[in-house]
Amino acid sequence: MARQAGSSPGTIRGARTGRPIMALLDLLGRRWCLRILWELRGDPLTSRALRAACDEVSPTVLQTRLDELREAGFVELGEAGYGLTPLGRELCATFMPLHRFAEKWRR
Amino acid sequence: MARQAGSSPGTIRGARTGRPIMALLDLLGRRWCLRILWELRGDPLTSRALRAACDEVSPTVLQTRLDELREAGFVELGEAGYGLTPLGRELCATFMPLHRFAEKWRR
DNA sequence: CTCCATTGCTACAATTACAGTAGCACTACG
DNA sequence: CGTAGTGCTACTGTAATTGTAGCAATGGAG
Repeated sequence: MARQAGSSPGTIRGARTGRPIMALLDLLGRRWCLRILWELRGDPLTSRALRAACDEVSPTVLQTRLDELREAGFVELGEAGYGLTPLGRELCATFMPLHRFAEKWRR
Repeated sequence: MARQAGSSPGTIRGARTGRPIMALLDLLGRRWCLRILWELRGDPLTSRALRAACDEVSPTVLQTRLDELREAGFVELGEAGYGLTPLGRELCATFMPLHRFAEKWRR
């Protein structure tokens, strides 16, 4: 395991404005991105386990998101598989209140 | 101003799992959704002002997202334009720490 | 009333992202 | 060697997003 990190896949839309929050909202607003971060909140997962956790996402998008998240410094690939970096863990902690909110929401 | 609310635009992907957090992550993970909520964090905006704030999004997607967010109960259309419901305001408060995080991140 | 500006919203064609399947290259192990 | 597991990519069809133009309704001058 543990290959090299991928190179820039796509341009972040809000990046040109110079406001980091816009770039972050754009990155997090891509499909399966939040879900991937959510599933990685615990122990590291292999790419296939991660794919299974994400309801069998297409590996195409999974790899794209993982490349983006790795480039952003939120995710890293270690011996045990994909896991959150300290920065990514800090970001993920931001979304934890979302769990309680979702239960309250219920739609 | 103040028309009727739109009817169900699209199916929430994670909804079938029965776990609200998945449905929420799916909804929030749609393009421009987080940004729209972010721009509405203050006073209500007209649809055109909101579009301008969102870097001139296509009105097609803007309307689609607004319909979804209204159906989810996060956004409402009043006399002053689009604004957050109490529930939406609570959700938006969850993302506020993201601002500080983004500044720290900076990529 | 007529003209004009603004609102929320929609139609349509072009483009892009995503979904789904299959499979490759590499590594480890028996 | 054969098998199984990993990360990752190619390919084609489908769905979503983009960008432009414009509509119907409302309200305020003139």
